[in-house]
Amino acid sequence: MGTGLGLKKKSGAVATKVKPKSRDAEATKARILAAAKREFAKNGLAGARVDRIADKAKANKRMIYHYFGNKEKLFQTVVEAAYVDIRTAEQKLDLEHLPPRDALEKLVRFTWDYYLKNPEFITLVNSENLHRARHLEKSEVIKVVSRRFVGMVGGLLDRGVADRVFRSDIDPVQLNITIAALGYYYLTNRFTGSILFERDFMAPEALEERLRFNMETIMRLVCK
Amino acid sequence: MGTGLGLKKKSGAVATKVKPKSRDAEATKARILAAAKREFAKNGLAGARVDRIADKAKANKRMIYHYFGNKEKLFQTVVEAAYVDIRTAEQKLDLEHLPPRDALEKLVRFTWDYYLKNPEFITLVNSENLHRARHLEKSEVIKVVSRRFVGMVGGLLDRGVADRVFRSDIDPVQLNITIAALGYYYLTNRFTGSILFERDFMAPEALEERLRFNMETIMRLVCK
Amino acid sequence: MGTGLGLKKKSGAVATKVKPKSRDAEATKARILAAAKREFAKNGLAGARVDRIADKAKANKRMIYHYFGNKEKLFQTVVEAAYVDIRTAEQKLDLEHLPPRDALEKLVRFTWDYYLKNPEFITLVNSENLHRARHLEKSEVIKVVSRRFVGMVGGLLDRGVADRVFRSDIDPVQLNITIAALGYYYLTNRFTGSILFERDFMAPEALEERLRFNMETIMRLVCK
Amino acid sequence: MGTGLGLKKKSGAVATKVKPKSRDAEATKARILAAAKREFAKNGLAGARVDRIADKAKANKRMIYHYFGNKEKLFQTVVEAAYVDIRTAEQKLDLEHLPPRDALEKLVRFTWDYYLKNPEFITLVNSENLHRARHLEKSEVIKVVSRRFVGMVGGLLDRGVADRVFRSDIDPVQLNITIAALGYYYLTNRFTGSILFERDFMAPEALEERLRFNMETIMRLVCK
DNA sequence: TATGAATGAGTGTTCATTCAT
DNA sequence: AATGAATGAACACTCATTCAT
Repeated sequence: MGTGLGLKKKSGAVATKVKPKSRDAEATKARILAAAKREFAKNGLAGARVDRIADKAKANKRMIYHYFGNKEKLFQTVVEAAYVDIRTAEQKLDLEHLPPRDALEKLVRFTWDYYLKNPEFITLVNSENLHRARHLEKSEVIKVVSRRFVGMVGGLLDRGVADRVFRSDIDPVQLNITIAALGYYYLTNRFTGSILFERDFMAPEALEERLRFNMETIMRLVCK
Repeated sequence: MGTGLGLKKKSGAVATKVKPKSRDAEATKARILAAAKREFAKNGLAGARVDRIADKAKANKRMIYHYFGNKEKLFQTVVEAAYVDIRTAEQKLDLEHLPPRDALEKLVRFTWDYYLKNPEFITLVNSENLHRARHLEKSEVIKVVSRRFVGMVGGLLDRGVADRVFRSDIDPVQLNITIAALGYYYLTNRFTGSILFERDFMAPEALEERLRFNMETIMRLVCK
Repeated sequence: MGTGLGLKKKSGAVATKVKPKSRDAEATKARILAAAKREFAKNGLAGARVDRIADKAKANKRMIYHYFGNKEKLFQTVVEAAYVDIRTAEQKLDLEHLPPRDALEKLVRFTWDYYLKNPEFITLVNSENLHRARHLEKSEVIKVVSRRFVGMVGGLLDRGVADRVFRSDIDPVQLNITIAALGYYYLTNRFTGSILFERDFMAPEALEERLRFNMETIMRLVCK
Repeated sequence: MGTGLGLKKKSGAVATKVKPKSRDAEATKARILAAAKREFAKNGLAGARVDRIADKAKANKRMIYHYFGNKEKLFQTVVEAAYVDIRTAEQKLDLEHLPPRDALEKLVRFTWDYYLKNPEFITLVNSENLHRARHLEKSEVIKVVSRRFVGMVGGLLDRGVADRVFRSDIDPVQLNITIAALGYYYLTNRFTGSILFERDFMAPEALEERLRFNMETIMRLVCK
């Protein structure tokens, strides 16, 4: 079946040659995947509609079943891809070549920005947890990229400790969780939050303030 | 229609008099509400089934429509009640009579414990945010209890500042969000988290460690 | 779930009282069952359409699923009922009170007539065998009524042997099969037969002639 | 479009020359036909899947449409071929050169064996009758081979009558039907039969016993 | 107050068939 | 001759909701 994650390979080259357009399998798969991501993010697994995905993807509903098996497997592919995407982006931060404090700040800021620019990521993760990670369980790639990520933060912490700028007893996993939590919670609960706290969570100043607050929280936690 | 929130009133008295259990309207409403809470928490709004709620509540499906109008209004009642519940529990903490640091610690611990013992609360909030807080919007009670809550934390911060144990520039709303975020994120994402980080998020030691970590994060943030 | 076979019990009494008509569950079940029998007989399990069954039964499609679970279970109920019906009719022949030869003739004639008047029976049995009797397997009633039937023919043979009119070495099961086969084959294959042998298999004289032929075949086989 | 029946012609010769197997039109047609026979026999016309036929035939689905027009025409070809096959085999029995009794026994045995070794034949015939012989109707070949077959049995009967070993009033068509019926019914209904009569219809001894019983039935019917 | 019966509009999925190469 | 891509109509089945008592 394939994970549907490695879509980019040769279709690009071919496309530049003859432009197969509507009969390009890889392109169709990619369109379906993109549409599915939006639909699942917006409505959850149960609330998503296969018809709407097909419409948005400008594909035939039948193609979804041809390429992805069924709604649930499509969801699984989407979730897996979402995780691979964020982990890939994190790897590109190139934190190794920055001083530890700068690197940590960069990571906090990146995490915040990523959630902000990819709101589907958060809802997809929420959906997957509603389903007790039943789909992610089946993924093998996920463990590979996760280990690399934890290793990256672990290395960063080690360097900070060596440089005597970070505390020595910080668990990289707990730190990862905390960095994610501070941004994730604010953004995923921005709707109820705006009501409960009677302020617009998405106003530019509010966003800036929150990032500042998160940054301070992390720095006070990690730095000596 | 009623909010369904004031269930406790007199139904006890009436029940002891004559009415058989199966004809006790308040009891039926309460059973439906409890069943609905579980069902919505487990499956989300779209994934929840009215039939299952009726079954679990040992009530006739028709009763749901009679008492709550429709599925969505039932969801709204459930979400509203969930918020009222946590805010009510928080008020009982009686933080005013504790030294600021102790009060803050108590609040952090309480928040963590509450999420842990009421996992439906978290999923309900996630669901409500998936629906852009469309249901909570209509609630009036929610604003009242929220204000009281923010006021409580604000007062606590003020006392800490006056005692010179807390920093003076902490926004009570940001602090609230942060306290919630640290526990909420860990628990709502415990399924994907357990896979990504290859450890059991719900193991007793893991829970303890996380609470310790959260406590330290908050204390380092707030205390001088 | 129930077999749906014992439909007649109380609904009759109630019906004579108030005529609940369209809200009589038993009546609805019976209508669905009758419509399903026709549809399955005409088109087989795969070719049958749930929509058509609902239409013919003047029932809502949803009711089919409510009462019978799904298409396959409905088919199972239909097949089971078909067998119970023929076995019940056979019991009413009262062969015990006839001289053996007369009783045997009556059984041959009955079998022929039953197939002729209940053409759905044959196609249902064919369908069930196409599916390797997967549905009948689950039925318990079937074994009971079948044993009674074999016993009846066995008793008849015994009486004939005692009277010295029947051969003594006839296996009642083989005889049953043979009686059935002679009529069944002719009728189930009447369409291809009419083409292959270029005669109208269903013309009254053709039917009479075939019954005569079958009768003679059996009598020559069984009688001394 | 062609009947698809005359496959053997020259394809062998062509294949030995140059053409690779995967480009041998006749071979592809033959593979499709064989696969279709199995699929239709197993699942009936409605239950058969064009995809499965293509898979089994290791052919492209498109080829089925290219060579046979559509699913129904493919079915028609299969059914026609099945009849031609059995009639062809019967002609090879060479009954004319055997004494009438021996010839009749040989025919009974052959019929039984053919059904036993070609179980698809029976299910195909059942399917075709479910569809009221709609497909066979269109075939011309069928009538030719059928006439020859009836003539063969007629001739056999005549010889038996002339030899004074057979009764003189047997209709060859009725005899044909009866010979077929005795084996056909037992085998087509072997699944329900095994349940109803609580014995394994396909056990070697059971098969032998049935053949013996059938033989006796026919002989007692036909012989003086 | 309570309930079993009934319904219409979906909802995921399948299928035979055609298109483009 | 052969193939992978694509499609629309249909299909089994589900669901929230209303009716009748």
